[in-house]
Amino acid sequence: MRKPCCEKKGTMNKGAWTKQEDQKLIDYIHKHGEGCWRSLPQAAGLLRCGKSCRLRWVNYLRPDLKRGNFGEDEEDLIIKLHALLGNRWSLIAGRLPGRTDNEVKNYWNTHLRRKLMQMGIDPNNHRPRPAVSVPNKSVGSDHSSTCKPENSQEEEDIGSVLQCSSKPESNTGFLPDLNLELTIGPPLIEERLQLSHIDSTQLSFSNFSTVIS
DNA sequence: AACCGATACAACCGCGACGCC
DNA sequence: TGGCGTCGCGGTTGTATCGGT
Repeated sequence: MRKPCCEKKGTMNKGAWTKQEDQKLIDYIHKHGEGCWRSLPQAAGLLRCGKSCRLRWVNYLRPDLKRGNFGEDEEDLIIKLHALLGNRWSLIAGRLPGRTDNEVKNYWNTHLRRKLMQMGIDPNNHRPRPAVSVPNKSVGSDHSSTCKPENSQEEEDIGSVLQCSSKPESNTGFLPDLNLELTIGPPLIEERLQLSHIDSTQLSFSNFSTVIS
């Protein structure tokens, strides 16, 4: 049996954060910095579990968050990275300055999945879908087959994922060799600029958009 | 104006990874 | 080296808002 993440579950606040709670969290982190989430709530005078505090900060309160609509270049990037990495949202988000994994994940599930499906592309493996298929009503429910998992070798590194994406039989030539030179690390503006230099004629979401429109 | 389904997004939950003792 | 605690991730749920009837 696993312990609940918070001992005093009954006394903990849940649900939407109030402005006062936000302010307490912001003030505390400004003073003491991030980290030690477990003890933070008590120290900051919050009736929340550390996990909840971390999530609130990371996904909503952090000052470097971009927020607002995703640009076309960001959409392109997410699609490309998802084709390579599957549902590794934190890795994908790491390539999008100012975006969080939760935000990217939500955006994918609500916008991009649907767009790809409308284009006749299977969002799970980024391959063209069989001509006629009953529209999958359950958006978000079919996460069974991303590029990564199925036949995995769980601990694929990014290099092998890259290989996976460039294997002709794994993509029926739909995705070109992207050679994104992915590495794990903090997002760098320069890197992102490099990524944006990928020949957009090879795999451009906006191109697809114009095709179907 | 009221209802209802669809959509978007914030927040929660469970689990694995990792570090420390 | 095994146990324990904490952190971070991905999947899922809850709810507010929007648009159509």
